[in-house]
Amino acid sequence: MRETDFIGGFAKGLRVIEAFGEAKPRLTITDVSKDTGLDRATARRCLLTLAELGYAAYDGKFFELTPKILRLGHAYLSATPLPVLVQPYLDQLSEKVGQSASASVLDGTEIVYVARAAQKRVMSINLMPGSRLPAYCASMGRVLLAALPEAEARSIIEASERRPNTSFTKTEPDALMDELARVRRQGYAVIDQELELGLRSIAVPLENARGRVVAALNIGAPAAHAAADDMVEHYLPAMREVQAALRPVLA
Amino acid sequence: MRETDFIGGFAKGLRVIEAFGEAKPRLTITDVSKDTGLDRATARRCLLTLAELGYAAYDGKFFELTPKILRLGHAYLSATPLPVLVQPYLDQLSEKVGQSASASVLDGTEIVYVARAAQKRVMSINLMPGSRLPAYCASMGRVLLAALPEAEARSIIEASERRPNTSFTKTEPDALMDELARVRRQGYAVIDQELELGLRSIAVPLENARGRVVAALNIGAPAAHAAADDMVEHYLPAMREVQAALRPVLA
DNA sequence: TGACTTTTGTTCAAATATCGCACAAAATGA
DNA sequence: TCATTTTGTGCGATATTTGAACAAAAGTCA
Repeated sequence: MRETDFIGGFAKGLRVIEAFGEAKPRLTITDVSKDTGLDRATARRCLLTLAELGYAAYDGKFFELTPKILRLGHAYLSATPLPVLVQPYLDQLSEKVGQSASASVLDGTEIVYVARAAQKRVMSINLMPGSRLPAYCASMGRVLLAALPEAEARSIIEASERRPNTSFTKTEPDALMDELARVRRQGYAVIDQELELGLRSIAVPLENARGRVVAALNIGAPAAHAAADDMVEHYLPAMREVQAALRPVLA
Repeated sequence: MRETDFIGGFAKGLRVIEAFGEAKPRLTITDVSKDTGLDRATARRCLLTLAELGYAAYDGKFFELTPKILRLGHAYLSATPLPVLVQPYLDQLSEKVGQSASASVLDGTEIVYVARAAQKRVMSINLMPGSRLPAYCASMGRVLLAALPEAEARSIIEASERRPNTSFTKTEPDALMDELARVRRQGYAVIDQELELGLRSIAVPLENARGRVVAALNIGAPAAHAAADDMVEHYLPAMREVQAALRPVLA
């Protein structure tokens, strides 16, 4: 790609949108300038452009995003076959086992939820399509990392900010790589309260007809409901069925 | 705002992202150029920029969005207090009445779901945060339109593509304005299979402490489950409670 | 309070990058 | 194969970015 095939202003604008996140609903020009590293004048122009287009609101001091910004993510969710295809299977699965079922894909060091069928929520975090979790300590993340070449998986793990969420959280790269090897052998991953106390989950890869892993499927359950060892016998068979049913359907 | 405070390249890029939607997962340069009205060279540069940044994938012929694009909408959902505040109330409400509960806001002629607690799905359409429906024929849309000045509501209705989804769908602007007047009087809206056969729903406005309507709350139920008249007595009391509980909490 | 310092927002003209046309090349399809 | 459509590229005209300078607001301390 040539130098002139890149629109700097567009790229900068996208960085400005991403600056709004996690507990930062209202930002001043200077905030955005600092977060993005853009010049204050440029940040201001990006923000005013967003406001002019209705993607942001401006009260003279603070900018905040408007719901119109959801159009951008919606363009993906409604246009991509994966979420639409897996949703009914998640609904059935979730109904059958009485726990929440989700599907996700990998984006950098994080997993992104692309579809979800929730039963009454047990986690403190609220997950929905578009939500993100660090891959290294989520069951679907382990499954997706295990599907990558070793070197790539290790580089993602090392690039992750490995904060111990609970006393169970594994953070050592070598320990995590061993874990991935196990996941690869078994064909599933079980997470026991590494993300949040009281939450266990199990995940399997979703492959397409050509055998490529395109997403992961999981079931999360309160720790009180099933011991770590029971997760496999309770949930894995039903998940295997979904896995098999989706294989010929996925692109 | 001055002319030079607007970044054309950014605005064009956003139009390109929005070109991907509803059954258009894969677009060529020419497709995008036609959909957006942008010059081919410009569309190409926007697409290559998206690809370079990892928001899109390019196989030499087709572009498609990647899950990274969800970061943009997620910036809103996780940064805005509304979805986070209402979610637990939706969960409780949904649990209590055994039907799906949702919250939405208005964006142009459409309502946008910002939070949802789903019970087993009865609708053919799959709704999730970020999903959109035409305001004129959705219960939450009626409530949100009723909260606007009459002239504004009418102009939105007239700007809507009023396709009869079922034989029940009201499409006449005057009939719809009458309906809005009723909704305003009653303080709630009931939709009887105007969006989809077999689906009834009831919505109430969510006001903040200053009395401004900031969102709408609804419950959807299969038509088999409750007659149109029963919707009110079955669901309205519980919805009123949520409405009252949220009033002091919302900004 | 009032003077001083720091932070924040805005403006401007020079330096730089983008836009869109026109043309060439490549792919598609009859 | 030829006609048609689609894609890639060079270039002048046009629009944007930059960074410093200025103005305004907020914070600080005696």
